[in-house]
Amino acid sequence: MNYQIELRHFIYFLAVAEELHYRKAAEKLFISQPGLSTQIKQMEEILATQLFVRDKKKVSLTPAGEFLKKEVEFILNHLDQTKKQVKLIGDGQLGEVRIGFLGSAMQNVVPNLLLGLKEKYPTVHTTLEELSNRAQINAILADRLDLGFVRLSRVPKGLDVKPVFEDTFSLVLPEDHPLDEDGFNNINQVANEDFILFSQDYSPMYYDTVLSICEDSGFVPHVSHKSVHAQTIFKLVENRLGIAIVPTTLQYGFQMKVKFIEMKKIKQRAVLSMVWKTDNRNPALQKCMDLLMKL
Amino acid sequence: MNYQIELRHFIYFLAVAEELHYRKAAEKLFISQPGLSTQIKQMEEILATQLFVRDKKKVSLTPAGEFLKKEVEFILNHLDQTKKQVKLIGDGQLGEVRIGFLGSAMQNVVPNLLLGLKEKYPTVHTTLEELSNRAQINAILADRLDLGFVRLSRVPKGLDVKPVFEDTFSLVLPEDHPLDEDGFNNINQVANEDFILFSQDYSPMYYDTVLSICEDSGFVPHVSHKSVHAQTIFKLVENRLGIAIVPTTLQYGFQMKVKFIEMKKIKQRAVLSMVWKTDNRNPALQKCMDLLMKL
DNA sequence: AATAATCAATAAGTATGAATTATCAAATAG
DNA sequence: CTATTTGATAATTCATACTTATTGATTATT
Repeated sequence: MNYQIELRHFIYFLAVAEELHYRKAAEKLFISQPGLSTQIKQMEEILATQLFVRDKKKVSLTPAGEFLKKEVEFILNHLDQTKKQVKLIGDGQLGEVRIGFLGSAMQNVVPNLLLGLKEKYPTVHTTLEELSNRAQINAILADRLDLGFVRLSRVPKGLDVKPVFEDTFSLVLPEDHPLDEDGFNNINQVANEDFILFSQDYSPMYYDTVLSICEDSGFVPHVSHKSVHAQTIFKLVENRLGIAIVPTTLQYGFQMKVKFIEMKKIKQRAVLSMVWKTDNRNPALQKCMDLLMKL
Repeated sequence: MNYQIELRHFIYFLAVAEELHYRKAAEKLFISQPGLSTQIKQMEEILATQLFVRDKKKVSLTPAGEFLKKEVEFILNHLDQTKKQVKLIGDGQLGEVRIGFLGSAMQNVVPNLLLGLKEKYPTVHTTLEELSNRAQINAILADRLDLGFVRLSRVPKGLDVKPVFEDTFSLVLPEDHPLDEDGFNNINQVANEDFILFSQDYSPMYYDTVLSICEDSGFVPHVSHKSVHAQTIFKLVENRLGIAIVPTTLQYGFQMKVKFIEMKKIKQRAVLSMVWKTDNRNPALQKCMDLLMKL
């Protein structure tokens, strides 16, 4: 009766919480269903809290179980990371920083950071992953990521943000569009065109900012297409399906038949920020941060 | 050989890391020294990293062990905290109740509930949303809402209802209307006026009740406008576009140039009920309900 | 309505491995 | 040189996580 919680319990719990089905979860874990049942039951006894509701043919999480699921995900990820770090330190390496970034950050900030890291701390390993704003936030909260590069104004509690790069916005037009850099004065010159923008839920801050740019010029843009890939947006512009407004640095790194008109006069800026968990325990992240402060 | 790390390992490791002495650590853990030795050794094998240096009569931590010690302290503390929180959530002491309400419930019942909750269970958070009857029912069925305040006589299967507040109806007239509180006797005095009512599909029960009030006085009202907002209704009355019949408590909380005549004699009442899903498992909702029963 | 299928829980037995005791080898102290 | 202390082995015991077999409850099928 006086058992202790073990990691095994957590792993089993997570499987059931994900599958919401004992037999399937047991299969995934390569154990028998009765064994899984008793372990989960034992876990509930240890915690003196019901974690699952076994209703008519349906298994679901209680609020306590819902909470525990998030925590267990965090703990198991953190543990995984710790194991790797211990191994690296044991092998004389310093550690690993797991970095996530938006596609539009790949042009300047991230490469510079990587070069700097490689030079100053050659034993710090990095893993890189291109992820959406939201995916980065979730990964950082779950301790699957140490550092993210996002375009967000607000982040959940427990995370820190710091702007690292400000970019102007540019108008993206088909190459044969009548408007050019000299002729351009105000964005209301293209108020009647169709607009192609990054999706709202891919980058809400970008979306709001673009709308506010148009609003300042006194019109509401007609948005004909939304995308999560810069490449797609450029392709659509190229094929005259609309025009776009994107951060200026996106003009580098793509081979596209479109022209960029940088709108230096407008006050809005595309702000790239780095995000990390306030209480991140990765010592290698510190090295990383020190470097970024000097960039 | 293919063992898994378990929390037991961490607890043992921490004891040795603190005592730097196997026998003493074993004593502290109430296990035998050989058992401890093998477990630590196994741990080192799993992590493929040496954690302790056993030198002539001295046990000390390797850098990797030093790092792991900090992490294990963190993990075990975090785990302790998590266990406590899970228990609290399971006991309904911590958590969130998602409440929906009709605009007309904001005057008395809902504020009282919130005050009571805040006082008795300060750790229970609430989210509030003003929604129509139907929207609340749908949200509760879809588990986006825990508790609703509606004016309905019947609700779908699987939901429970309980009346929480009974209100008289009031006649709403323009300020300069010839009829006043003293002169008022029966609603058929205004039988020939235009009526402005809440929409039927916004609150069918309200609509039916108002019609039955008129029926009891022997006339069928001519309904000139319907609205879903009390504010709109009052504005229309103010501009002499008709008169209205609404729950009496709606006279508080709005700044309007209209006069209310409370019809105490008529038997119909505007009944506000709370609705919730019968098998809602949110423990915080239970606390909420207990409180409402006493109100 | 009867049957089959599917689910999680229970019961009983097995086997893995964490614990024990007993012992050892190495190092230090007296 | 012994006596004592250290952590590591060896052999054994025992707790318990796991297995298979089964049940009871519910749903789907005919």
